[in-house]
Amino acid sequence: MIVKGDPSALRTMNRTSILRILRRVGPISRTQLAELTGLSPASVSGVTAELIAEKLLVEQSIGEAGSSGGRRPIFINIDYSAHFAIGLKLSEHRLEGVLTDLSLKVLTHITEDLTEHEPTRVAAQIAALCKKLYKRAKVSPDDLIGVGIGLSGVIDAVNGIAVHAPLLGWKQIKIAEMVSQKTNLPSWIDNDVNSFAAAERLFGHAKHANSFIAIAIGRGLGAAIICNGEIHRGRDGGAGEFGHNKILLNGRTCSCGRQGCLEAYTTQPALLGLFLEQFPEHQGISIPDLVQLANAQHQGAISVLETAGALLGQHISYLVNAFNPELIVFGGEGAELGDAFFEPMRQSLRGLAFDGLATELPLIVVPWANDDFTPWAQGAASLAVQHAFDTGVLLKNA
Amino acid sequence: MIVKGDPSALRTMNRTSILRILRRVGPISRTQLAELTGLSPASVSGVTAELIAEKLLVEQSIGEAGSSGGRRPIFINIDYSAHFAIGLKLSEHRLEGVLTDLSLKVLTHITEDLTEHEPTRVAAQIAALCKKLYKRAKVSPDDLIGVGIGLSGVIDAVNGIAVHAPLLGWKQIKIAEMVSQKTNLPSWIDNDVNSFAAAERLFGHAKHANSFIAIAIGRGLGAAIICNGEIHRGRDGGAGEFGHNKILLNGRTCSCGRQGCLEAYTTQPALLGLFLEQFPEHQGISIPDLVQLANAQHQGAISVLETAGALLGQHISYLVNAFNPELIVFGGEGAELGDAFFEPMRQSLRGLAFDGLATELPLIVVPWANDDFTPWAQGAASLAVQHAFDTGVLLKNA
DNA sequence: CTGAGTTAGTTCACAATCTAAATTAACTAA
DNA sequence: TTAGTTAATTTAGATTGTGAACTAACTCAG
Repeated sequence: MIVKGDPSALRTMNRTSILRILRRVGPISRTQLAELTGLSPASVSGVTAELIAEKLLVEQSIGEAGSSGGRRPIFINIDYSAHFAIGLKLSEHRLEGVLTDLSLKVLTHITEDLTEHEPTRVAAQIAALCKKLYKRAKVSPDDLIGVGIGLSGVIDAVNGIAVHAPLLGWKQIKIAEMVSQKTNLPSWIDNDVNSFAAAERLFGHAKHANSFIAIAIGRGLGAAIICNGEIHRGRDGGAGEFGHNKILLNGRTCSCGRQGCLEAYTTQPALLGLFLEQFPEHQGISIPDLVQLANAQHQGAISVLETAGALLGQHISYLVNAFNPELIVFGGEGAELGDAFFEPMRQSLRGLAFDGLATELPLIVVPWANDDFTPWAQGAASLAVQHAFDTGVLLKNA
Repeated sequence: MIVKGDPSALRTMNRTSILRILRRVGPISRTQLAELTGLSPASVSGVTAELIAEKLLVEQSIGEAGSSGGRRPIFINIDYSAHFAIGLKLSEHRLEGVLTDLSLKVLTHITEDLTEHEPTRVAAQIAALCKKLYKRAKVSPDDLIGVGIGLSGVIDAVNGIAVHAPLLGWKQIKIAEMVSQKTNLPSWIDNDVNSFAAAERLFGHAKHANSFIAIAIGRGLGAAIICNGEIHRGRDGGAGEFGHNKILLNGRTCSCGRQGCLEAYTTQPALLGLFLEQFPEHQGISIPDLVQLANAQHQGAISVLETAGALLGQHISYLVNAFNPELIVFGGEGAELGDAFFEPMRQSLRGLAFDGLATELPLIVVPWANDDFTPWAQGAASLAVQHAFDTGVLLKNA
């Protein structure tokens, strides 16, 4: 909610408005932009001239003519390849980095071991990795718009603080600032789910949605709730934690330490555990194995996946009743659970949700390879890209 | 999300910004306003002069001096008593109307029977009631900012359409437009929960909250989800329908026709039904009777209220995990269920919600007399008042 | 009771931005 | 080649916000 305004605030609003439209409906002419934004052609000319000078936009003289009997329009598009972003996924023992252009296309990626967790050391390693990335991609640091960092835990994204990241043993670490200083680039951090949601919002399945839910199923289970184009974080940044809905008073122990959380019944480790309780002879089974068993009609495997899928569907139906989103996107390693899991989930959700709230609701599972951290890093890059599109400003030299 | 802007859009933003601050932090000086809004003193002078001319603000020469050694500030306040709003609660057989000032103080109220449901007749009766209200209150129609109408059902508040109001047998009725024409006043409609939420947001317990949940317990059970100061309506206007979370596949029949909805276990008719199933000898019991029995240690009554309260608490914990609101306000006739119901609800909620999300969460039950429709009508009035404060514009002569 | 010091609020010249209308540009087709 | 059409820019005018100077109103010390 913008509250204050001097005339330049108007410019910012109109810049972002034009960027948003271009991002959504591809290359269009200035005249069309004027119609879609409600601005006058004169203003559109002014704003686009500015953005072209900043290399955020380009003219595309694609002669795919409008032979309508008048001057041909000059198509304007976002210049996705004039600037670049770095995205990093921090996990317990690994540091995955990607360099992308503004369309989030991955140009380079590098994976390193993360051997130390001491914040300044990590920041230093990150800075070094950033340098490697742009050297290898032959990109000038001047053309980098910033660094996005994704990590699990409680994150204060607004202030760039890792409030509580148990896998790294971090509490109240101002990691964004530290990285900014070492890299001389603006930096943003957020948790996995929100990074994933940011990428889906910019160029993914939620590109045209104003309000949607992104659900990440991996080690944990969490949601990002996007309300009017903005992530709703809640009072303590705790919004979206439906994975910790308590479904049984003295149920299975969850990663959070409590008992009976939904997460303890629906994530991959949970599924393996539940299956092994019934079929201890399959000790050492992996998720792909389990899925394969189910596909081979192993009733035990089918039942485990079905039960968990239906349970997840039930709780998503509660989310749907509460939010009535335009769509739901699923991501994370859990995507590899496939239809044996997601079909029961869909059926349960559609059967339980109120009235028509779920009948037309798109439920999209984004493909994800097991143990592939690249999409997470790409999501992290979108934190930086998102900032550029949402503010219309490139913060060169943090 | 404001997307377009000519310079006058700036003015609008700054007007609403000033109005919002004044509504929240009472009478303050122009200088303080400048600090709080971030505007220059010059601009504040300009905007306030405009708003004073429109009688939305007044100077209050309350000499409660700032003897700080300089010129005394002139306090500015919203002129709550220069304009008035009408609020109407439409129920099956009753039409309750109130006339309030901008602080939602009820100056006059009139109740009438509603004998016909044909939309034009209803609109005519509404128009007549409006006239009675402002005549009796000795208010000039020129000083009325509009009419708010609250009714149960699926409402398209943006376009003023009663999409589906089963109690009145309405489908796709453009009631706001009809009332506007007959009364020559701008009109707004919304459902009960959203009207209640609007009132709480403006001057109630949620006055200082940006994101909160309002829950109305009456005949039905519904929530309004306020995200960043705005009601989140969802794709089909179905957001907040957590009362229809399905808790049992073949459970009790709900007013919506489905089975096993939460609403069928937690609203007043449901509680009476559940109690009578166990104690048929109490045929004809009312809610106050039931509460009294519980207070007199009748174990059956206690158990019914406790069970329902705990169940509601469980589902509110799901809402809390998903939204992490700043507070929750409860309203509606259900408020009379008292602590026998709300204490188990609170305990259940606090016990089940994730981590600290509910420990510090204010849970406020707004007092409500059984069968008192005045608060609903007052809430409806807030739909009109809300518009004035949110846009900073009074639409005289619809 | 007077004048220095202080705080509140207004005035005014200037800059940023938008719009409408006129103008230029580029194209089609008779 | 010229009239007609659509796209984009230029220009003049209007609105708004800001900073700096100014006026207003008050306190208090001497």
